[in-house]
Amino acid sequence: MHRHFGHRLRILHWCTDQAVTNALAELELTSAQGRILGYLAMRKTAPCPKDIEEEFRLSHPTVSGLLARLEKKGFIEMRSDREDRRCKRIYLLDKGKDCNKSMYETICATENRLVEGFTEEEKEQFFGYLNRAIANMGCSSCNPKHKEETQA
Amino acid sequence: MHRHFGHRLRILHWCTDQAVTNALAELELTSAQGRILGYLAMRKTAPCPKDIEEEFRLSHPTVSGLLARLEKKGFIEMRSDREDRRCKRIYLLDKGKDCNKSMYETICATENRLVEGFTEEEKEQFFGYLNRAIANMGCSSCNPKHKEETQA
DNA sequence: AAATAATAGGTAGTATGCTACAATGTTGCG
DNA sequence: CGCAACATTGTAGCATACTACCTATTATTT
Repeated sequence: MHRHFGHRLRILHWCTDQAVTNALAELELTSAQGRILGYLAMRKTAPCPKDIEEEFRLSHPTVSGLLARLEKKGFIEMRSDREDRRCKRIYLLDKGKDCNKSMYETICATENRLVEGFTEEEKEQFFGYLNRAIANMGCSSCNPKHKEETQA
Repeated sequence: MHRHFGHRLRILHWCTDQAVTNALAELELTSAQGRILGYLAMRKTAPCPKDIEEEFRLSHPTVSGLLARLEKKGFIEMRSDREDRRCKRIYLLDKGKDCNKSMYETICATENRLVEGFTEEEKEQFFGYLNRAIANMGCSSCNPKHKEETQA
């Protein structure tokens, strides 16, 4: 029997993304930009675009564009690494740091809303099903390859 | 505790979309175009772009673009309605009809792969969780407003 | 040391999504 | 009838995603 998991997934993904988009609008950030900023705040050392590509499984032109827009708006700054001039280091500026607290709250609020009314056991199951489905899709590039060094 | 449902959702959505995209590549169709074509095949009468907007919860410029590309590639044809010249009727051409059987199989195969190894009960639960989460996000525009007339 | 591989980014072009505004056709009301 | 409101579609401009191809730098191999 047909249950249209794909369709429901597309809808749910869209809903959660919209919720974050709306919540971050006042910070002049999109959801994708917010995720990057959150990652930068976690890092102990300034990452390069390549790290972001791997963390979020995005192509490098996509990351380029996101970083360019973040830099233009003054959230970050990019400078070439002196040791390896192929790499650009990404530095979070004060404006970017300031966003993180309210962003973090926004993300948590959205996560909580998503599974509102779920018991702990149901949350566990739901998360497990999502991971099993991801594994089923056998999309190697979707599974984290390595844990990055992070703060806290 | 943090379980990053949003992140897992984004990944799973991306994986399933990629699977469909890859499978439809040989038909010269993208996943979004394939969904439109599938919908057209279901319809008894030729719909207008507005119907597609509502079915897939897409903005009208997005639908415009999709239809323009489908028409350019000869899958569909659009003609103004004589009764109401604001509306354009969308007609599935032979090239479009031919795609539907293999497309349908592709979609089914992807759906089955997603929940491979799930028992019937687990599938039921997973689907239920997805729907509860969608309802939680309270995104009215995400919930179908009406059932369209369809064939079969 | 020089040629070759691999790695990191940049650029061009396309697809899919959005909002905002404009144009056009239909309907309904005074 | 004529004008205002509504409905449908078009256009412009943007963000995010991709692939494919190019450039620059580093690492490896001969």
